[in-house]
Amino acid sequence: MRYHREDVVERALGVLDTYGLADLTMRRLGTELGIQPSALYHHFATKQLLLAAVADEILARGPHGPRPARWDDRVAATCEELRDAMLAYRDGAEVVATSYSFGLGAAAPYDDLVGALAEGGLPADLVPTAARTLLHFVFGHVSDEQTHLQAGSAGAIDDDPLPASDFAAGLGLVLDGIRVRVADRSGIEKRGARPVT
Amino acid sequence: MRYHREDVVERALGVLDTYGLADLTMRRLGTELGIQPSALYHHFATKQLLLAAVADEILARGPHGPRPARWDDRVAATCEELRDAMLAYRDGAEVVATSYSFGLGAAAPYDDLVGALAEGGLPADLVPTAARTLLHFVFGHVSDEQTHLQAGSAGAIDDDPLPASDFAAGLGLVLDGIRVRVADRSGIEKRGARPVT
DNA sequence: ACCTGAACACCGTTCAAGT
DNA sequence: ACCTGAACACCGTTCAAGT
Repeated sequence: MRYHREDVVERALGVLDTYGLADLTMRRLGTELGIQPSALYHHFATKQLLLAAVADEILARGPHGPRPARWDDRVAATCEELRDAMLAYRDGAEVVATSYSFGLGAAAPYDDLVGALAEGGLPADLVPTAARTLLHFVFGHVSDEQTHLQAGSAGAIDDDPLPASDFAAGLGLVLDGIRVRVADRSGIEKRGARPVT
Repeated sequence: MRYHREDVVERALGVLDTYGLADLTMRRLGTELGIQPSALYHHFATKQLLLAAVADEILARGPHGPRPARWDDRVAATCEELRDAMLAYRDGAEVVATSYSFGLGAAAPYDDLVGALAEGGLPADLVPTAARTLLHFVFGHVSDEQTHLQAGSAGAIDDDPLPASDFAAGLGLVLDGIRVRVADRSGIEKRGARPVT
């Protein structure tokens, strides 16, 4: 059999979801496809680039609802869709976060956030900082969730419904910190806030 | 030569800082100490536990200034000291963040944050969420910083003074989100804030 | 208590060669 | 364009045995 780039990514996604990131090796993937591991290097120059393609595919397959009108609803929607996309695959958060940290992925969510924050009226010099802070929160939170999820799934019985996922609560925290800095007519006033340092 | 646990950690810290996390292997560390890699398993049951001990040591060697009186200054101080501790060793953020994600490290900063936030009057159900959100921010931010730092250090000339480290700005964002939820007499009032979702 | 020596079961990547 | 076969230079971990 002869494969294309997308076949390899598809199968990699299957191995990831079934066996986890630790077992997603070039050799294992080669075996799964019935080809030599060296053949994979025809499609991807390095494993890191293969994983970046897998991360992109995870994001592409995630939900993409309509963009809400309010800037802060749009920020929340982007973060929630990013979370849902990563939760759909085992170790999805780690794959996407790693790809992002190498500057190879998650450009779309970042750009979405930057756009929404700028439109919201956040001071321009804070926009990239706020966007990255949101991404750090989402990656960190969902990685934790996924780690504890699989740790829990070993112990059979407790299908614990998650500590009522405090994702929304944490996101609300960061979002309110951003709202404090936005001069809008809809609500929060900045009064006694004093900068750290 | 015969070594103790702490000698191994000390040398591991040296290898980490000089060659980076990717080169901190059990075999490499054994060679560096002049012993067989298998001898390391007398001191640590797994590599993961060795790295947890390294993470603990990185945190223990970090700065520990006096605890400020105000709860929010204490939160900021904990985050800044955590950052400084991790920046002091190459790949320090990744080592500490990984150890934390396995539930093996960073308990002290977490407890500090929980203490300060509770004293500040943050609603009890938000305290763990806020503490974890702060840690996610710090780990994510400093990991980014360190990655781009070593990426930059390859290109010799530009000792770029960092994009004026927006750590304080990001921390201020999250902290203000927390302040919004604290009923204190010193400043911010919650008015139009509406929860996400 | 701390270490050796040898083995087991793996890795990512390169490269000449095949179709 | 896509793949084979073989090699290179590694991994973490186990275990019987030594001092």
